[in-house]
Amino acid sequence: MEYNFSELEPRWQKYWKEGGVYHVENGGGAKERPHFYVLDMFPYPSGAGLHVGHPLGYIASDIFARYKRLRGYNVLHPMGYDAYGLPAEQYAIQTGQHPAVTTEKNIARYREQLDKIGFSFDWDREVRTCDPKYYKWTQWTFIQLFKHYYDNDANKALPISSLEERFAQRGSEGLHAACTEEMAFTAAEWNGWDESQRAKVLMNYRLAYLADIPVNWCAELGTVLANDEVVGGLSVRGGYPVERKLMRQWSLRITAYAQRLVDGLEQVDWTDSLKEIQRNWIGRSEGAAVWFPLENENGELKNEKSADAAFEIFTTRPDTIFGVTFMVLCPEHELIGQITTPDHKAEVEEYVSWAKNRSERERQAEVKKVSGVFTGAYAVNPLTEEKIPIYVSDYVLAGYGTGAIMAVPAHDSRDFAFARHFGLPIRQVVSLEKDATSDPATWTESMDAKTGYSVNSGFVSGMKVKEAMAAVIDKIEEMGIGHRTVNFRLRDAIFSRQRYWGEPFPVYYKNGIACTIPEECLPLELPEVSEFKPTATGEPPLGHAEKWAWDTKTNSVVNVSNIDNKTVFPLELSTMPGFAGSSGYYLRYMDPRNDKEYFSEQAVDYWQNVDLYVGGAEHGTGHLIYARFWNKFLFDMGMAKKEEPFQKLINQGMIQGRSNFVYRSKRDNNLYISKGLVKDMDEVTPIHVDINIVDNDVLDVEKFREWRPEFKEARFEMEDGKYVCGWEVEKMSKSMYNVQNPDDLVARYGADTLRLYEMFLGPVEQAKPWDTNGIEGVHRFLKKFWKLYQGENTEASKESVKVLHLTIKKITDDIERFSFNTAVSTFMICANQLTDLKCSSREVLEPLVVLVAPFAPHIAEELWHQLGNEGSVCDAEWPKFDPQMLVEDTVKYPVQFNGKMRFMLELPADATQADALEAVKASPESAKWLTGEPRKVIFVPKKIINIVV
RNA sequence: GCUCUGGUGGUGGAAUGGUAGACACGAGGGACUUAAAAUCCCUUGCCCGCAAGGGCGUGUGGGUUCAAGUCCCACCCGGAGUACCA
Repeated sequence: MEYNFSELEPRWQKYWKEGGVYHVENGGGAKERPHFYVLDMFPYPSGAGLHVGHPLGYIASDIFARYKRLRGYNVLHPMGYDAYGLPAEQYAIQTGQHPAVTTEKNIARYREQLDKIGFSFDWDREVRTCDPKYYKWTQWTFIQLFKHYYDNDANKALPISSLEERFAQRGSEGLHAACTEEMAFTAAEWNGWDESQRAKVLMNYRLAYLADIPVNWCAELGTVLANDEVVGGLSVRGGYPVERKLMRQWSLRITAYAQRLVDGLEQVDWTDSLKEIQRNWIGRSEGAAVWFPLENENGELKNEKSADAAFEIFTTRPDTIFGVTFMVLCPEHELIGQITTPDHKAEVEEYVSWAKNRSERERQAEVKKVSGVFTGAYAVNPLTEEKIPIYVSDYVLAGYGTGAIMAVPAHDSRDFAFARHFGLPIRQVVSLEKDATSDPATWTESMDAKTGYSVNSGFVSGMKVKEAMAAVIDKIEEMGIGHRTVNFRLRDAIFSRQRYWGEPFPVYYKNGIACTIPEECLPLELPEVSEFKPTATGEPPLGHAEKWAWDTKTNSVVNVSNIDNKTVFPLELSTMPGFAGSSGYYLRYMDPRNDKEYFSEQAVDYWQNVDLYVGGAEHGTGHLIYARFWNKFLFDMGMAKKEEPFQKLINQGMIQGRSNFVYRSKRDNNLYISKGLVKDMDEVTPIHVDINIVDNDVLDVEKFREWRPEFKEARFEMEDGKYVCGWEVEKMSKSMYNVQNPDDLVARYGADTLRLYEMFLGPVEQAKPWDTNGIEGVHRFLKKFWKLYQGENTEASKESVKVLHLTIKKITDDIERFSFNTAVSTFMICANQLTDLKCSSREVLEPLVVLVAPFAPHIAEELWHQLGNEGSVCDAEWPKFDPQMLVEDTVKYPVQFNGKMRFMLELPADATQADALEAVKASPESAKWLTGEPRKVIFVPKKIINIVV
């Protein structure tokens, strides 16, 4: 029988589907099996369909899921769709086609493509973020976030109702909670306030809150964007300019969890680089908050710690406080109006308005340009009592720390540039060597490193930098003018989007107060709209919806015409961002059809969290942060059982495109020169050519002539009768004609070949260009593998049993360390050796089928049945490795795969190679397993000997 | 700039500190065939040599070690993340 993949693959796919082979239950079944949860980052179903880069991670996780199952685990391996998103909406604006229709169509296409590759997903658990049954729980979680605040003493989220009780009894006294701004009020004040005033105060503490905040506004997309959706002042999607704008927006107080998000990284099994990406993004820095008193009109100190007498700065270098020669406020700083002296007023106001109107992009592009202005006011260094000028400059950011800094030009490069520009003094206070100083006037750059010793620094002079830091903070704390503190770079996540195609907020506005709709009324379904564009008045698309008001009497959605502000109120017009639906989907997979709860206690108790998560590192500062935050919140609520959602994480590398080029002669427009014949690249024009008409870099010239009209008359200068194309690694994209569609490869070689080849290409984690050149090799292997099984059952030779056991060992090791490319190689070696040995023994071949099953499930299933087995190979047992089988006369020695053995012998220090060989042969140990001469003995002085047998 | 990665044949890539280049592609040669496809066998890091054999080789320069692609230090080059975060 021939290996007929196109016949057998669909047949087994049908068998798996109809037999529910991949259906998973929450529980170990009759005998209690261990559980394992393997998850892929679910895809956004784009109109372009899958290209070969997408399935890479899915194949890797599928191999692992199948492997775990064969090892006796109950494996949860679900798949779904991140179905809300901009492209479907943009398409809707252009064509009027409802995004739900587009999305549905794209999902069907994705599903069809995925099914052809033979994944072991349990499709009964599929989720879609745009499904009301699903987003009900996204909305529900939002309501919980709204109804909780973060208590820094309890170090967890607590119900907002307990905060209300607390305020009624004690006011804000003693409260340590995450908030937008610090507030101080008494119980009496609280009790005297009306509903609207209390609502305002509570909003200051809620984990989902509404506030006027500077946002990234993208006019082109007509929406605000989160920080991770903006790169270099441009939107990630579309690359449109983004400006800073103050808007009333929903935000998630993710900063409350900043410390726990940092700490949690210690517990998870992720790559160092991804952990580092997250640490950088969270940006924890330790330092000190210090109050600098202001000098008043009479030149006297206002030596008290209040907002009009002093201002607070944050520094990570308290040790350099003796080197402060000026202060800088950000242009948004509230103190500016108050302290600026009359003679500087005009200048300062002009600067501030210039700085505020500068677009984010301009600001970022001109980072190196120094700008700023003197306020005429002075602060006082609390340790030296020196008078220090106060400047305003936009190199100080409003959003970080307190928006004010102490400038130490000698030891901070930005302060250095500023001081040089304005001719301000530079004073050295840190030196690499004790007591040695140089003249800062001669420096070309500041000395920023946190090493060396303090100099010119009063009581800390002579101390090491680290000691000086501690000593200065101690002193400041003792003086009551500052304290040790930690700052984070992480900002709260802006949660509103002025879009249509997203989860509606379960929020209505009762006379301006944001209220959530009752939980039992969820989901609040996305309404129909006449248009997907913003309204004429600039409202988000939901402003077009007729039926978009909340009736508190009937608890239902009614027409906006009924709004009376007594019982019927307007609903929120923004929708939630893309990361809302993807932040908790892994929990929903545990119990996806539950309409009473997000997921049942029983389900989460069983699965706990994701054991293995596979996906791209590009989500490092987005989804992976938000999901961890979401999970920690649910953990605080007692719902999630593990604080970290994803125990182990593998980042599959990006698959880049490999473009092919033809070289058109500049002298003759119809002449194309084969790569090897091009002598001077300046004489030809490289032109992208569709990789689908190129095979192993050889152009199909006939197809090329037909490809596009301008190539119809093409003539070729061939080498050895072939036209060889050039190639380059680029992004995979339509415009480069280098997109490889997996369906074509499945049709040509079969799913098993595609699966093996994607793994064979290189380590899963590594970025690599797609290149079909080697696919024949793995296809040949499958044919050879197939052939092995076509003979009659015979008795197994010792040699073939040895090959089997070496293979079991190596494959098991390779899978455990996610080295799937070497695993595929191992199979090839194994098949070659068994072919040479003419092995056709069932004893060897049957376990081998099980080893191959995770990688090439279709062929494995077919051969499993050819060998006369019942049921699916998915339920077989992983073969046991027996080291005894590797040595003929069973001896316990460490045996390595390539036949290398290593052991130690005592030899004299001056022993030679020949002595070593003699010693090996004479050794009673080796006599048991060494038959004849060893092929090679590698000997080095001391006692280690490698023997190749 | 800072942080993290990586640098091995013509190509993709193998190597718990222990034979560098497994495996595969490509290339060259051969067998089978009227021919082609398919299949199989041999060669294939570089240099010298008919050969046996020898020399050189993992970005560069140092170091640790009996032994370094692997560990340490410095530098060069690529990729990613971040970017006035005090």
